[in-house]
Amino acid sequence: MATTDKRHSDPERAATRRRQVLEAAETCFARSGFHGASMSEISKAAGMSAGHIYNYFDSKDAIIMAFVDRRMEEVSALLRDLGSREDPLQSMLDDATERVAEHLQPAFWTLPMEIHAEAARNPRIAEALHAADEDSRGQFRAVLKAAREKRGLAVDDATMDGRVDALISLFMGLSVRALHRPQLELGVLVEGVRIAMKALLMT
Amino acid sequence: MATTDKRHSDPERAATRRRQVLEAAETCFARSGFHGASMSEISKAAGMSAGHIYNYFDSKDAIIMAFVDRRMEEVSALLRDLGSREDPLQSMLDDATERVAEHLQPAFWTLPMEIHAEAARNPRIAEALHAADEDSRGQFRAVLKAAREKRGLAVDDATMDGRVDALISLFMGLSVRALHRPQLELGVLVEGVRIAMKALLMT
Amino acid sequence: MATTDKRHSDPERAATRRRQVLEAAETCFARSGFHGASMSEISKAAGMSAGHIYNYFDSKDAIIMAFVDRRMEEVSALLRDLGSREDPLQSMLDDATERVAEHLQPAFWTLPMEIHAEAARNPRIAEALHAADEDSRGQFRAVLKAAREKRGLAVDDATMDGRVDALISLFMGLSVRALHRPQLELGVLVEGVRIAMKALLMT
Amino acid sequence: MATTDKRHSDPERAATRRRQVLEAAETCFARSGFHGASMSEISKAAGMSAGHIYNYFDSKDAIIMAFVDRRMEEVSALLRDLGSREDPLQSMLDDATERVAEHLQPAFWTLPMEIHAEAARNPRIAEALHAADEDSRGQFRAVLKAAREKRGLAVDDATMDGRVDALISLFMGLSVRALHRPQLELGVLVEGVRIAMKALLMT
DNA sequence: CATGAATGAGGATTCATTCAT
DNA sequence: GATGAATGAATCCTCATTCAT
Repeated sequence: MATTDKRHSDPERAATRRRQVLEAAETCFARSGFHGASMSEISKAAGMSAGHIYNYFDSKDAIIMAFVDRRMEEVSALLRDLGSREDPLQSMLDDATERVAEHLQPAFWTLPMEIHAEAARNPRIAEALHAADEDSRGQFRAVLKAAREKRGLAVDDATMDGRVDALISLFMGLSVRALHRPQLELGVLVEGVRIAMKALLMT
Repeated sequence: MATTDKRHSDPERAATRRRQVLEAAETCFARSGFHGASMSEISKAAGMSAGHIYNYFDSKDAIIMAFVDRRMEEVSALLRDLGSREDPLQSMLDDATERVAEHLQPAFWTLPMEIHAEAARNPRIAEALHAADEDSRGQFRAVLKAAREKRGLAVDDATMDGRVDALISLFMGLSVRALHRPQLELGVLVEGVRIAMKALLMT
Repeated sequence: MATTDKRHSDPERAATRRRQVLEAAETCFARSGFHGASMSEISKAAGMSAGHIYNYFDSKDAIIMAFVDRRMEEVSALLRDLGSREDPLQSMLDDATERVAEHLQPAFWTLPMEIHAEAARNPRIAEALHAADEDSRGQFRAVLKAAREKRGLAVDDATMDGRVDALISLFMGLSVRALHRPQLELGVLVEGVRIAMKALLMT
Repeated sequence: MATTDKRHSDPERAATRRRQVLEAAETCFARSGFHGASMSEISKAAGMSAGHIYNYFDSKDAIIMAFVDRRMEEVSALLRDLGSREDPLQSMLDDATERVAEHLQPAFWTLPMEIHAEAARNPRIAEALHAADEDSRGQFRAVLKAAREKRGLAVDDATMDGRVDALISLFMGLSVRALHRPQLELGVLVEGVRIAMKALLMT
C-alpha cells in the first residue's frame, strides 16, 4: 500500500484529502518534476500544511507511488472498456484518430515521462509499473485473442504476444515522437498508424 | 550557448576539460538522474574539483543542457548514417533484430528517458530535441523517399511523413515497452515489429 | 504546580486520568527518553487522544515535571521504609546482595539516568530532586544515628553526614557502573561493597 | 571511526576545525542536552555554517560519538598518570580531597549524565562506553595489583575485581549525589570516602 | 589553472500544540 | 469530556555555488 495505515475517524474525509493531495501533486509534478516539486509546493497547491500531508502519505515517495498506482488504474479501466466493445478490433481502427490525437497532447504525456525516468532509477516504481503492465497487458491480449478468433485469424500465443507488444510500443512511442516534433500533423500520422495497426491486428 | 564565455588561454585544453565533464556527467546522470546527480559526484567522476567545473560551465543546468546537446548530435549522426545505406529499406528489415534488441537495453534508454522528462518541463531542452529531430528526420525521409522511388512505390510527401513518424514512434516506444516489461521476448517481438515495418515501408 | 489549574467537574476522574498519563509516560520515557518520546506515543500508551492530555497537563514539560515528582515521592517512600527496620544496620548488610543486584538492572536505572540528565540542565527538575533527597536523607540519617547509638558507636552529626553520603554515593554509583560494564559479576562486587559498608557503618 | 573519512588537503586545519566543533558541542550539549542542542546552535558556537560541520562529521550522532570518545580518552590519560606514581595507593588517599571535590562540580558531571542517559537508549553509545571502560578498568586493576603486591596485600583477581568496581562506583556515585544535594559538605564527605577507600584498598 | 573550504538556502520530515466538532 | 484534524515552527541534512589561496 502506498498510503499510511493510520486510522482516520472519518474515512470519507480522509479519502477526499488524499485525493486533494494527489491532484495537487499532479499539477506540481507536471510543472517541476517529481524531484523539482517540493512538499511545501504541493502542500500549498493542496490547500493544507506540509506537515498534514504526512497524515495521509508516509513520505514523498509514497505520494509518487500512489500517483503511479492511480495512473495505472486509469489505463486498466480504459482497457476494460475496450474489451467490452462489440468488435474491439474495428473499434480500435475507428477510434485511431482520437487515440493518436490524445497521445500527442503534452498534458497526456508529461507525467508518464516523469514516471518513466523515475522508474529507470527507482526500483519500487519500476516494480509498480511491471505489476500494472502485467495486468493490463493480460487483459489486452485476451481481448485481442477473442476478437481475432471471431474473425478466424490465427491466435497462437507467441504471435499474439509479439503483435500486442509492437502495437503498444507504437502508441507509447507516439508521445515520445510528439515531444520531439510538436508540429506533427495528425492526419497523415494517423494514416501511418492505421497501416501498422491493420497489419498487426488483422493479418 | 550553454558553456561559459570565460576566455581560456588554451582553448584546446578547455575543450578537453569540457568533454571530460560531459563524459563524467553521462555516467552520473545515468546512475542518478539529472537532479539526483550532485555536482560533487560529477566532479569526482570528471577527476577535477567541483569548483573548477564552474570555469567551464555556468551552472549545473548548463551542464545538463550541453550534455543533451551533445547527445542529440550523436543521435543525429547515427540516424544520418542509417539513411546513407545502399538499400536502406532492406537494410532496416535485415537489421531489425539487432535494432530492436538494442532498444530493449536499459543502458540504451536510461538517459533518453531522463532527457524526455526534462524536456517535458524545460523548454530549452525541448528546443534542443526539436532541432536535432528536424535535422535527422529530414535526412531520413529523403533516404526513404529515394529508396521507395527506386521500387516504384508512392512517394508523395504527406504519405511519407506519416509513415516515417509512425515508424520512428514504434522504435521509440520499444524502450518504453521494455521499461514496463523487462522480460519481453525478443523473437516474437521482432516478428511483430517486422510486420509493421513491412506495412509501413513497402506498401 | 505542574498540572493545569483547569477546573474538572469530576476531580476524582481527573486524578485517574492524570495517573494514566504518568504511567504511560513511564513506559515511553524508559523506552525513548524524555525528549525521544512523542506526545502521540504517550497518548497512545495512555489510551487517550493527544489533544486530551492537554486538559490535564499544560505541556509536555509539565508531564516530565509531574512524572519526576511522582518518581521522587516513590523513592522517598522506599528509603523511609528502609530506615524503619528493626536493626537497620544489620538489615542493610544482610540484604546487600539483593540491593546491589537491584541497582545493576537496567530496568532499575534507565529512568533515573534520564532524570539526572534532565536535572543537570533543568533547575525545576533539580529542585524536585533536592527536595526529595532532603526528605529521605534526613530520615535515613536519623535511623542510622539511633542504630549506631545502640551499638555504642560515635554519632556526632558531621561524621554521620559524611558516611551517609558516601554510602548513598556508593549505591548510586553501582548503576552507573553497570551501565559501563554490563557483565559485572555480582558475587565479588557484593563482597567489595560489603567491605565498604562495614567500614562506613560499623566503625 | 566517529569522524568522516573525507580527505582534507590540510589535515592540521581539519583537526582544528573538528576540535572547534567538539568544543562548541560541549558547550551546547551541556546547556541543552544532546537532543535539545540543534546543529544550528552548535554551528553558531563553532563559528562555522551548519552545512560545513558535515564536512567533518557524518551526522549529529557522529559528533556525540566523537565527543564520548574524547571524554573516554581523558579518563584513560588520568589513569595512566595514576599508574605512573611512586605509590599509587597512598597517592589516591592523599589526593582524595581534590578528586572528590572535582566529582562534585556540575561542570564535571553535566556531560557525563547526558552521556549516560544517551547510552541507556543508544546502543552505539553504550558500546563505546563498554569498550572504553574495559580499557581503563584493565589499567586501573593492574595499577592496583602492583601497588598491593608491593605492600604484601592479597591480590587474587576476583577480590581485586570486586573492590575496583566498588571503588569506581563510589566515585561515580559522588556526582549523582552532588546532583541531589548541592550543599554537600566536602570535608566530612571526604572523610567518609577515605574510610571506604582505606577499607577497599588497604585491607 | 586548480583546489576544496565555506556558505546559505532549501529539502523532507517530525512534533508539540490548538481547536472545531 | 474527548477526539483527531490541522498547523507551523523547528530539525537534520544536502547541495549548488563562490572565493581565497
